[in-house]
Amino acid sequence: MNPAIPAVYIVDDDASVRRSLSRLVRQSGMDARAFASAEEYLLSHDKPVQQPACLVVDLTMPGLSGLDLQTELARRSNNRPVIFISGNADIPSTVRAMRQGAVTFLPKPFEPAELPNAIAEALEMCRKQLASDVEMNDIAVRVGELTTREREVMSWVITGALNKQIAAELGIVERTVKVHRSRVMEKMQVLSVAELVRLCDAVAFAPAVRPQPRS
Amino acid sequence: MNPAIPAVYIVDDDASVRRSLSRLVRQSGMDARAFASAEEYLLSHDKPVQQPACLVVDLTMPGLSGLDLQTELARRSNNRPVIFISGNADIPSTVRAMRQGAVTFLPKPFEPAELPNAIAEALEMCRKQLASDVEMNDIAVRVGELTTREREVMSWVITGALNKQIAAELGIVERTVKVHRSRVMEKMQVLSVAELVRLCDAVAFAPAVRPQPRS
DNA sequence: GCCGCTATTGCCCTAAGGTACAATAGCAGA
DNA sequence: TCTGCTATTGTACCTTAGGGCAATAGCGGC
Repeated sequence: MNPAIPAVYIVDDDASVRRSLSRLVRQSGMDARAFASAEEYLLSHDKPVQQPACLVVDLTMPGLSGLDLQTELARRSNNRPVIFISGNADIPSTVRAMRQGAVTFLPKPFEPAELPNAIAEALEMCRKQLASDVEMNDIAVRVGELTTREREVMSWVITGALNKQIAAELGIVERTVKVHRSRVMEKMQVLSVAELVRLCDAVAFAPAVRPQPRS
Repeated sequence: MNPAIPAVYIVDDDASVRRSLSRLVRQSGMDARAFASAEEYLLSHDKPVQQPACLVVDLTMPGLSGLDLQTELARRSNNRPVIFISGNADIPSTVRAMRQGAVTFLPKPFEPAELPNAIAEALEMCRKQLASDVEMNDIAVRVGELTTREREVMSWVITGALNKQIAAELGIVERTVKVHRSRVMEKMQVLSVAELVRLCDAVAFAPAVRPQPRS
């Protein structure tokens, strides 16, 4: 599987639908992989992959429904964009799917161009998400390299606290704060507090012991 | 109109629906205001109000439809949460409404509790949005008080640039940068670069002349 | 022409950030 | 017990940030 080529996962209990959708997808130059049930898909995609991909899922299937699949994916933080298709959908199902983040919901039969359009949009979303995930992960790794004390100091630094204040908070001397602070900047690979603030905010860095505002 | 009491704007061309929904809303202790058409609503609500509120809109109406109203509200940045109701909705309309940010879409007839639940959710969203808006506006006002030069300096400061570097970029002396910088901190009402970065990021502050990264 | 706002700069001093070199100490694992 | 990691502190020195005081200069409006 070429990671540069996007993949479209088709989940539908109807074999003829799987065949026709697969064909349609492949004609657009993308990887198509079909699954006969939500369970089948979940089994073969337990962990997130680093490839732009999306799902085209039938709403009504024996066993886990399309909505169940979507819920399960969200629970696993395995958030790929989902496109729903269905021949007998109702409004509540559509609402639930969309509220849970579905890209769109295509009632069958749909216009021939609609699915490719939806897929293109979904893949674009996925690409952005992947890029963002990589970045977040990168930052999280750096945070993981910090010692407890360093994380503690960092949490104060990003509030704009002075070394003197941090020292008082932690009950240590200013010199020691400087050492930790220096290591933080080094490990986080930033040259300024401004960059550090952005990295921490991006990953919603929250210290185990949150700094208390002065009373 | 007590600004502490949330308002629910009902837009429906059917007078009996307006009456019954208004009654339902008032029973929950909220302000209800009914409009017979999207146009009527738009005329009386040209500008955003500082009161938690949401709309309950019929999808199909003569003149502007519910979707048109939603689009128009978005265009005017008058984003109140919208709840759609409809007796004859189709999937595409539902999808479009949800994609445009509708809270939910209730097909008629719906369970008696569904609308109040949806309204409660919408109002909660609106409250958060209002709080956020106030904050954003507050920051924007402060940015508006800055002179052109000060904004320019600020845009460099939040990248973590040193005064020396900023001076070189602007072709002025470091002492002058310090003066501008000091005014920026004062006018933006912050005590540290960390806070400044957060404020600027919150309002997506982008300078007219964006600082170019060193080549 | 005077006034107010903005931008600019110089000199001087204090405080804060950051680094180099050096040293002590607890703690867990080889 | 020795080793490596983490945390801690001290001394000295250099760089930055920031403020006080003073002055020059352009520009638009009264």
